[in-house]
Amino acid sequence: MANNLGLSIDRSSPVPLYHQVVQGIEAAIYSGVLEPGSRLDNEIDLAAQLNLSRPTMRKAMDELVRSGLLVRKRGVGTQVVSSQVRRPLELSSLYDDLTNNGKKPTTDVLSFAHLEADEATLATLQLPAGSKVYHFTRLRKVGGKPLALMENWVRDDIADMDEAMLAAEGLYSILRRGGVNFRLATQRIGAMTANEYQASMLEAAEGSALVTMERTAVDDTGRRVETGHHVYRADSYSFEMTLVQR
Amino acid sequence: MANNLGLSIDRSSPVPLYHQVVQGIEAAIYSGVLEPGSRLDNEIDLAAQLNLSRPTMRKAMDELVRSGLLVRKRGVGTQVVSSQVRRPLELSSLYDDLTNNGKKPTTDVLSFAHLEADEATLATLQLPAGSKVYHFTRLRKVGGKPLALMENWVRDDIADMDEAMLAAEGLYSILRRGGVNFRLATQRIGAMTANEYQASMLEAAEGSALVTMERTAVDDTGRRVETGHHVYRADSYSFEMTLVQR
DNA sequence: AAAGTCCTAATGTCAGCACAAATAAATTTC
DNA sequence: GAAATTTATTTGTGCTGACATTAGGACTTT
Repeated sequence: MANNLGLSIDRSSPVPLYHQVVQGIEAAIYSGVLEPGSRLDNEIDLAAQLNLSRPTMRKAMDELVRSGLLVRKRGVGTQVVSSQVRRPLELSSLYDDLTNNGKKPTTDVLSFAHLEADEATLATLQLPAGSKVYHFTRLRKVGGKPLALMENWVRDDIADMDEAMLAAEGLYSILRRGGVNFRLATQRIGAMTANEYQASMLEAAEGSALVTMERTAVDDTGRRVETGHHVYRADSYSFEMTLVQR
Repeated sequence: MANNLGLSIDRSSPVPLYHQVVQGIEAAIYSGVLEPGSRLDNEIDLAAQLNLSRPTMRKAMDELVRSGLLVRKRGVGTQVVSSQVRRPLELSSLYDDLTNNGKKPTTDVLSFAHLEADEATLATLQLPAGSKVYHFTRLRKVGGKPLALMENWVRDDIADMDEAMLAAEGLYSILRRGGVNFRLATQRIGAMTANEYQASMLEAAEGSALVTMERTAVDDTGRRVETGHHVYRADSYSFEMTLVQR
């Protein structure tokens, strides 16, 4: 059972010990050192092997269980979960997702305005009457092929932005650079058929299937930063996610 | 700052102390006792007020932060997050979702068979060649109106099932009664347009928009229990979820 | 008055200990 | 030989204690 998963801990590193363990075990799983279904040593032994306390070890394993990589059973032990488990849906933008997968997305900014928010937007972003917001629509392409038509409203007291910035990078990286730390987002995914405008922009047939997403993102101070309404070509995009039972 | 959130701890209860705190604070938030944006007392005081240790209090708050109800800031304090935050997408069945919302769903079992799995199903459920599975299609209605058309494959070594059971209750409650503890599921949500068969079953127009979902569920022993392919009327159903940044 | 420095309060991390509860295997008993 | 009981193992829960890190306000100095 000498489950030597070749990971070492750097106590002088600024990254917390439990997080080093999380990363180490994650790497061991993804690299195949830890095979799906294999049992880990018990918490106490593992902690001793790494010269850590049991609570620290446990905190690391807690995170791995939460993210669905490990499964614990009292009185039995801890196992690596089956396999092929995709990473859960992250709080990131489409642009990030695509670049992370090695794609080269491009963005056409179809419209851009800095104006007073309408009532619905004020309510959604919880802004006082008379507030101004950025409003813009973008068309995202991958390999020259249209993928998504996106309409967004962003509060204007966080980061300055203009058409050129939106054409060059993703909305979320602009906001992050402006100091926004995203905490959570609520989103709704549904479907619709393409109307004439959507069809022409996405170079799809009128009446073809589209995936719709509405999202509102909240930062770590509780501010509602951004809301958007996106549609994707159903033949090119779908949302994949992992749900973990708690 | 006497933040008396009228919650009491029952040390003789079998439910863990930290979980009692989670439930108590959740209730305080949902009932409005804790208003969005309000600051909580610091961890140490809160722990003292409830006669708990700080780690126990912290574990409770950890969960609330993870689920997006609270926001912590080092050196500052802990706040109730803005508001109106929906609960995250749970690992549950459509049937559960509907009944929890006070609806009265009915199920028509369109086909039911206990047969040898085809190759794709064997691979998806990671079963040895020659294994048998249950295969069935169901039509779910709410208030007499068709909502979803569902096709599922279930391994047969867990629970016995027949048409009558499927007509009377949800798949997940049958499986849970059979001793399955679900741990995680991977699912993919997309869109398509209704073909002739789907349109007639769902009483929708041919070519109307449908939300599609494919899901595979894994239990706590790592077994792949169930896989399904569902379509929903887009005008009646969409997936709402909360993403939490980690 | 503006800038920089110090201090305080709060969360973040980590250690060590103790006992409870569930599971599975080994043992005993009938 | 089979069933019931005990025992060992492993995770689950909870406590005490300590120090680090960060944010923000108060204070001092220029």
